[in-house]
Amino acid sequence: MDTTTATRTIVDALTKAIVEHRLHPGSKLAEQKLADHFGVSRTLVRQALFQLAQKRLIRMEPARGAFVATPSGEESRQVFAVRRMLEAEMTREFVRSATKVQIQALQEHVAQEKAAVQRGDVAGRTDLLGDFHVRMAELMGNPVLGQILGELISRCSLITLMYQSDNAAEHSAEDHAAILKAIIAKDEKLAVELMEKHLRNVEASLTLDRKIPHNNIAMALA
Amino acid sequence: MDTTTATRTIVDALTKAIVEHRLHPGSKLAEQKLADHFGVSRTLVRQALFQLAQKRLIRMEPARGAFVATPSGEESRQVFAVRRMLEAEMTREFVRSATKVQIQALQEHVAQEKAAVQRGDVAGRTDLLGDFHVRMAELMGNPVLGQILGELISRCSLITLMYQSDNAAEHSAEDHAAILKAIIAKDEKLAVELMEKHLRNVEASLTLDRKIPHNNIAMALA
DNA sequence: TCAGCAAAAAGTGTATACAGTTTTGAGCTT
DNA sequence: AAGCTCAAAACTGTATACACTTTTTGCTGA
Repeated sequence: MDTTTATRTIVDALTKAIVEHRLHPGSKLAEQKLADHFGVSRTLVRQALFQLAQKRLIRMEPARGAFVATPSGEESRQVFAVRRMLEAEMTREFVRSATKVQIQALQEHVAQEKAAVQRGDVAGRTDLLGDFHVRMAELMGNPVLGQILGELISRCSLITLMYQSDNAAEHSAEDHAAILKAIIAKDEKLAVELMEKHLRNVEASLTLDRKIPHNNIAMALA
Repeated sequence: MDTTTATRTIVDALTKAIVEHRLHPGSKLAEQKLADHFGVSRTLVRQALFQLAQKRLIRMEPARGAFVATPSGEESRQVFAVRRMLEAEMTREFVRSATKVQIQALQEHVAQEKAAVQRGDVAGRTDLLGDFHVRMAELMGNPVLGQILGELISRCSLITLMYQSDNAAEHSAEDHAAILKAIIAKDEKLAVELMEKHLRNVEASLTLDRKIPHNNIAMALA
């Protein structure tokens, strides 16, 4: 396993653990413990932690170590604002340029979402709901966009976890279906509107003003 | 100097050197040489290099080391596409929400640009032209947006350096002035249009299809 | 019982050591 | 003179060592 891959494995595992909330906001990430867990030295763990810090999934405090990030309500609103900017325009472009094959790929994705919702598969559902947006970015053949959006969506997973009040997940799947319908109809204006509204809905379903307590216990990497 | 600061110093110095093209695309960045130059061990240099790799200003090849990035024409177009998406919406928001003070700050910035252009200050001008966009993001009180845009603009500096044919810099300063005028007039539609056109102009002034040779010599950190 | 404090334990930050890989370059062959 | 070979040098990737800081723990005195 080459160098880039070894570190990447750790980054991916930790990202997954955070996004799937097996690691809770505020949890300490001790370097030696992670090193033991992954069977490598602290060196590689540190590299991974620095990368996660740059992606804002963790924060590092000088001489105190790394902790799963606890984005503030303010920051959360900013992340959503950027998503709206990016995804509104992305949707516009998509309606203009999408081929049959690309639309079909999205259709399949939405079908998967529906299936996951109906069979009550919470973990799979959460994954898929975020992936809808990343998928769309990828289908546009713009990896630069895809990566930026992917990172924003990871942050949103963390945010959602911290601030969710009611579970608006089925609602999201419906929103996606509606957006797709507008895309198929080549109704640019409507599709953009629906996407913006969808993102506002998701944000509105959060209680970003509440102070959130968090439990620091977490050794959920097994 | 605490840990975060030491590494950050190196990141900033290298970023500056790349953006100001004292380090050319493709140049090798040898860890020991950088370590000697900054008077630290390879450990800190490595941390810095990983961060720069994540910002796409350098690329790291397994067992071969770090090189100043050489973004392809394709990638360059993608970066510009994302900037257009983000900045179009940003401009729209800005027109809606900007206060007198914020507009004044932009006015001062544009005045500085003009001054730099008129006195032929190439380095200062290049800086300021990029900063116009970052400044606008910052004025909106959205650091999340500011950081993402800042990174995209750094990449654009590198891209511009690689692919510029004619020097369209004065033109950019004029574009900025026109955008500002539309903002002052609260003409949302026009401001957005001008911003998009501006970014398309910058992209169009590049010859993204040409293969670019690059000289590998560079020890311009003094 | 509890606050305060000091010693120990644990943890982070940086440098260095070392194994493995790539690059360089001198000498040999044609 | 140009090209090939292989050993030396240089460099990267990972682990480890060590200084310094934070946290924990256990003891003391009120």
